[in-house]
Amino acid sequence: MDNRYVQQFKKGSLEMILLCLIGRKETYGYEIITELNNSASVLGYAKEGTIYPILYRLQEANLVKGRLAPAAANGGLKKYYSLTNKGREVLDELIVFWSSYENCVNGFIDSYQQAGVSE
Amino acid sequence: MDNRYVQQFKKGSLEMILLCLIGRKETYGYEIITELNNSASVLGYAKEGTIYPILYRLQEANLVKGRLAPAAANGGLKKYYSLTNKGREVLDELIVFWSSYENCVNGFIDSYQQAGVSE
DNA sequence: TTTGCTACCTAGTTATACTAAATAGTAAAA
DNA sequence: TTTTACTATTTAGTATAACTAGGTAGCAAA
Repeated sequence: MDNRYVQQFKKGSLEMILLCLIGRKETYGYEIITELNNSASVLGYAKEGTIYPILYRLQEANLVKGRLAPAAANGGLKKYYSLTNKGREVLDELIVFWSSYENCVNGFIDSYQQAGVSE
Repeated sequence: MDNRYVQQFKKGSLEMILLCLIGRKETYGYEIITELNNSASVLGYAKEGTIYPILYRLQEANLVKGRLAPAAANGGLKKYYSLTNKGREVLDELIVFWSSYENCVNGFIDSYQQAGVSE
């Protein structure tokens, strides 16, 4: 699969995925990055330059709030994020929207495949 | 739902949707636009400035080929598009990718909702 | 003191959908 | 005859989001 498609499919959903990860448990940027990369998912690898700007946007939009905490073993400060009430509302809306979006896209796929069958 | 999210979710999938519509039956830009708008789907409205550049890209990538035909009743020339062999291959790959992408996103959603349940 | 790991940040680029027009032909209404 | 409306395509400029490719900094072990 051409990596260009992977990149474009991510748009919009990456933000929702980060909200899901933060909503599941308080977490910080580096952990999100390593988690996404370890899952070695269809999304490919997430780099710092992708994740940190999203976290910043989410904070600006008041969907997540951050708190600083010293690193456990070594390294600098961690910035732990958790969902705000607004963030939880928006995430729940996004999940509903995602579901209808899925159905919409699958509808177009089905109509293509149906046409192929009847040929 | 904030229209910003709708716009971003479209990225990547709109191209696949156009390939599906063209693969179903030979069609032209204006018909695609009216069809998308009549379906009044979750994708919102598609404008000319969105669809025609995609058709151009798909043709440049040799995924679709066009042929000119006079308009039926009135209006100017229509440009009918159909899938090339390469276009059909790529579309079939895209559909497989879309399926695994769906599963991936749903996995993150499930893990968020599971965490909420166990609270 | 060099390497490696944790952890965060940012400037500039690319790709895609967007707005907002312009162009042009035909038919019906004024 | 002029205007309006519909069909049909095209394009210039803008906004957004993920990308590349770095930089900063603390700590521990080699």
